[in-house]
Amino acid sequence: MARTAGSHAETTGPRVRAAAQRLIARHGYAAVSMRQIAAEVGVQAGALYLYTPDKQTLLFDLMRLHMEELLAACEALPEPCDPRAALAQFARFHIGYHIDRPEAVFIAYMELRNLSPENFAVIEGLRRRYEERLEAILRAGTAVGVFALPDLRLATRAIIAMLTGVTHWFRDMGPMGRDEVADQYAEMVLKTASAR
Amino acid sequence: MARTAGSHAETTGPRVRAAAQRLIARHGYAAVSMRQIAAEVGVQAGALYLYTPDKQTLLFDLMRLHMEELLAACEALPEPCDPRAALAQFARFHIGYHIDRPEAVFIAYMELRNLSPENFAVIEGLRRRYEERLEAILRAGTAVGVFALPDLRLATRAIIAMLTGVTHWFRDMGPMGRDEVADQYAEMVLKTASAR
DNA sequence: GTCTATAGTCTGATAGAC
DNA sequence: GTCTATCAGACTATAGAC
Repeated sequence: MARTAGSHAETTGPRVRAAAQRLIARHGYAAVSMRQIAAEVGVQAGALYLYTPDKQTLLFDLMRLHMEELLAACEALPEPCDPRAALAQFARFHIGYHIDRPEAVFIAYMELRNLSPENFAVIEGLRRRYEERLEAILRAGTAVGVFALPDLRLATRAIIAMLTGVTHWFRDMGPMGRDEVADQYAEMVLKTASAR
Repeated sequence: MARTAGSHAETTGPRVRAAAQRLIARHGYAAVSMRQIAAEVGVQAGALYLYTPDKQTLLFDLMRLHMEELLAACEALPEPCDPRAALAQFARFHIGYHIDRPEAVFIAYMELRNLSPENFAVIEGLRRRYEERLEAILRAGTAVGVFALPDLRLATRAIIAMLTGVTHWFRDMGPMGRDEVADQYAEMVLKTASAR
């Protein structure tokens, strides 16, 4: 992409976030300098401050945007009455969404401790809302005896952890396709929750 | 613990690693300075270099030590013939070991990207050996039809991810005891692997 | 074994020219 | 909107006194 002189207000902002996302996912927030981000975008360090008030806000915006989009996509799903169908759908959704956005996901799970307390509270609230979607499915299934889970909160966290782990290895495993991976995780999650 | 003058060769080394572990687990490797570690120990920054050649090696030693101890403890377990018993034992072991060492575990899983390539290869090899213990159990159970898992590698990773997730929340959940948590995870893992 | 002092480099962020 | 130049402070690591 050739660089041209003059104004880039509409394109540079997103390119700054894209570069920050790429670098932070690879090296971590604390290890990435504003100068590195600027170099990746192709501008000088000072120019970044036209698009973010500071480094902390840049990280926060990345995480907030990711969580809001995740939540919106999840809340837009149809809501099957059958708890097993709802759980399988959730698992497939989570796997697919996370496979497609490895960098955003990685940052959202790894950089929580680098958020200021106020920013952390916001992200944690969004995460809690997302987990509540799964917990509701598990609760409904347990109520009708299709699932058997003594502690819903523990089960929710365990299933989310299992599914999110896919981002750690998926890119490395060439032969296996998206759908095949999603199918296998969905099957395992169904077994995990089910009554014997 | 009162400080005394003179030699501390035998105690300061471990205290440096303990301080580094505490700080890195909380704030991340890149965000923690040698000065902070020194302050936590109660010495000047320069003195740290009597106990580690550099910051990178300090991180590497923490991770290597943790993985070697984990592996040794795992390999010292009895080996039940029944795959279900073996899997339940592995799950309980993993939960218990990780609950007791939240800082070391957190670092081992979060700071991989801050290792030099050579150090990364060593840690990755140790992790691979650990995962192989679980994979062998799943393989044995699948061979006799007790478990049903189309892809052993994927299942191994999924189960490890589910179990390791316990460190993210356990400390926050006062009322629930170690054994109760281990029981519930073991039960879920058994269901995850089992043939229907 | 620990200290002080310091080299040399990098950091986040700002000011002002264009 | 981007640049250059710069501030004040932090960083890792080393040298040499004690």
